[in-house]
Amino acid sequence: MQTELEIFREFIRSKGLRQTPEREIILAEICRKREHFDVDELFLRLRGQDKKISKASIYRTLPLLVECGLIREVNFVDGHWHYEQIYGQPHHCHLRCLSCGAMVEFEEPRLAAVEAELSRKHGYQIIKHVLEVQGYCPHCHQKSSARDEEAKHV
Amino acid sequence: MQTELEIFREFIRSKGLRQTPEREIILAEICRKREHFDVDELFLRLRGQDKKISKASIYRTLPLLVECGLIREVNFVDGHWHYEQIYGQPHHCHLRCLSCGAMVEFEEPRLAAVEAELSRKHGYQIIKHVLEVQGYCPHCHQKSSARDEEAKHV
DNA sequence: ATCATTGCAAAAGCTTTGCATAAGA
DNA sequence: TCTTATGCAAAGCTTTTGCAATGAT
Repeated sequence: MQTELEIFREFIRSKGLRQTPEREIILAEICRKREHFDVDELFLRLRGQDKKISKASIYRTLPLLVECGLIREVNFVDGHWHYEQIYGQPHHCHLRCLSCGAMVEFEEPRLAAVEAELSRKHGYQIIKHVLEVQGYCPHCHQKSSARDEEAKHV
Repeated sequence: MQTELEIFREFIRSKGLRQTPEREIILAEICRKREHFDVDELFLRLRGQDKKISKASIYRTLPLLVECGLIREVNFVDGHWHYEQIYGQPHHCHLRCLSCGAMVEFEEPRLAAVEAELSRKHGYQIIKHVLEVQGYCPHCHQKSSARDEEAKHV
């Protein structure tokens, strides 16, 4: 299997773009910690390593990484996009805590059937799906139950 | 079944807020055309009827309508949120064309099972899910195929 | 009479963009 | 050498907010 860097270089070349240290440092940082991230976090992580890469470059690079399938937009929460590295990972969905933002990843094979049916029924060429289940994680749920209990006795 | 207006008034009263014409005009317009909308569209629709309601009031009212379950955020596309009226409608998911934005609504009963499993497995209190399948509608798919075909012969 | 709500304009926050400089190819 | 990419700062957009005036209770 090709490495992310190989994929990215091939993509950059194929589009007639240029291989730059900034682009590769951004990709390397995303791959180093295979976690969800947003632009600001990524910027601060790079800056913390004395890699002075501007936010403008990050904003210009992320769409390239999305286009070549190395990362994807996960969701738009708190006024900005969150991304995740996806290359080499099985496709997964998210379970998000509406209170603390904790995310559980899970696979859901039944969605392949859903896609196939939609394609047949509506004539769409299906590209992908995004499923996010939302609720309260055990920790936050407990906290809010405790709060409710307290409210009763006021 | 209660009307949307009744639900809203009850909600407003229960929170100690005030029943204002602006809030009710916004709700009425959303219910009049039971379609997807965004803030700007709604603002222009109201303005077209000589109902001069400020965007600030719209931005302040929508979260109330979400909170009392009359509307919901559908997705964040083109830099802003899209909403839809949901009260009295069966829960549904969306199939969106990545090119023209066309939306097909569909019901997917299998997701109830997915929610139940997640709740059991991870201890989350599940509130809701958002599933969006993305692809190209027959019309846009055809156009892009034609374009590709053309490119071959250049 | 209170105090929440409105409209306006300003501010805030994320993202994009123009431009001069730097640097791949 | 030619052209793309970078960094900075400014601009663009959507959304939020402060404030004086208005209006609901």
